[in-house]
Amino acid sequence: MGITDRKEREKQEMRKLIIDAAMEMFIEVGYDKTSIRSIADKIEYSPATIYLYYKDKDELLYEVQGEAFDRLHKHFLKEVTAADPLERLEQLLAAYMTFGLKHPDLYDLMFILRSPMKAVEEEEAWPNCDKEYNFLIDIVKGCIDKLRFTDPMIAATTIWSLGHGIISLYIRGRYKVSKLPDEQIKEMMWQTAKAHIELIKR
Amino acid sequence: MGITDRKEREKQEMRKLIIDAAMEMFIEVGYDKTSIRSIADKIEYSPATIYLYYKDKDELLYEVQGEAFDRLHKHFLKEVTAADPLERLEQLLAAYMTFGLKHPDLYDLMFILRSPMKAVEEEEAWPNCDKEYNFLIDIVKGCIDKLRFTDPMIAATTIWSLGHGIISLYIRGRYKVSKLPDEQIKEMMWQTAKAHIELIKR
DNA sequence: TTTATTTTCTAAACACCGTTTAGTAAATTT
DNA sequence: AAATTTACTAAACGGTGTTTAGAAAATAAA
Repeated sequence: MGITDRKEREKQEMRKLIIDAAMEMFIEVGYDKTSIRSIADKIEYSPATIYLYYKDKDELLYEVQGEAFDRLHKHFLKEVTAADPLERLEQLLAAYMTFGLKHPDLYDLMFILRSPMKAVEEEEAWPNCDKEYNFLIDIVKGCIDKLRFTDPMIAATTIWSLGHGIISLYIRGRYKVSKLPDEQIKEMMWQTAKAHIELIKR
Repeated sequence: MGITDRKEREKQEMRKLIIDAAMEMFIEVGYDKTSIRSIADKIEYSPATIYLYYKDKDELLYEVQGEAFDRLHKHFLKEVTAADPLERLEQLLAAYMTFGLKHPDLYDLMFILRSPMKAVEEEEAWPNCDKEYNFLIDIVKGCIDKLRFTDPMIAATTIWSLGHGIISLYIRGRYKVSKLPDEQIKEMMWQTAKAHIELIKR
């Protein structure tokens, strides 16, 4: 049945059209200004049409999150180039942080916002992030003998949590409490990350 | 002028009435269900009245955040009891985490949500958090010679960032990527915190 | 080719939200 | 007792996510 195939293809193309528009708006005008209505406007369809392809906004955002993770992964592949696992770990943390600083709205969607996670609220998994999580775990395993940890999972969790803590506190303006000017705050963040890396080396 | 005094007093009482209602709703039904309209309902005034006492929702939330920080401070004073600064640091991190796990919606307001920070967006300060930040800094300074850091500020930033990273990744469901059941995730979080404390000791 | 059926789309409405405006009622001053 | 200031709210504005009922287009059947 050729027609059924084409219809299925067209359906997928429409879904792609929607999330691409959403992604573009996310980067250009930010999360707050990205509404179902504004996405519909951009692709020149009515808001109701979007609901023929996505059950609700959460589901749509989950798919956009997936795209954002693809971008993060490309960023990792570009930035994490060393052969030595310990060096790779340093590069990974740095790449994680630069991504967050460069695309705060995508970072929000990936690691802070509640909405996109409602799609996996029932499950004990989160496939969107699998690749990047394994990327981290593999690197840590590769140099676990050079780290002051016995369990790779704990080691990975400290690094991720610290990186996320630094970026999210900055993005949400909480380092203001230090009363430092923005540029000194950024410097402190990098020093903190560096200090942690030095700390975990055996 | 006695009447002016009473009027001023009544104005402050009304402001208190509003933020107390907001705080209660925050804890009982969560942020999402706490609207200006629902707060107005609770205190049996019209929504418009709230705008006679607060310029907008952000300003109101900033005040509720202040109350939340008072609660955090009381929690600290109750939990951080040791005399030894290093022990105090451990207790502080643990207290920070237990507060976040016990009151995720207040934690949101204090450390994650954008809205309340709009009140201090222009400034390079954040008075609501001053007391708790100094609490941390003072403890770190008290044991800096026993830590593998030279700068107390960097030491403090690692601890805060790690604690925040752990709690916020958990609250927003991101540790799901590990595919562990909830109870094992919690165990991992505590082990991660403990590992970090061991790591920073000289 | 014409009719019937299925699929695709949207206008309009619903129920919420934060916020403003215009006007009423109460308290205070003259 | 009248004039003025203060405290309050009903109603509206423009926004949100989402649903419904019906039109238009594409496909299948006659």
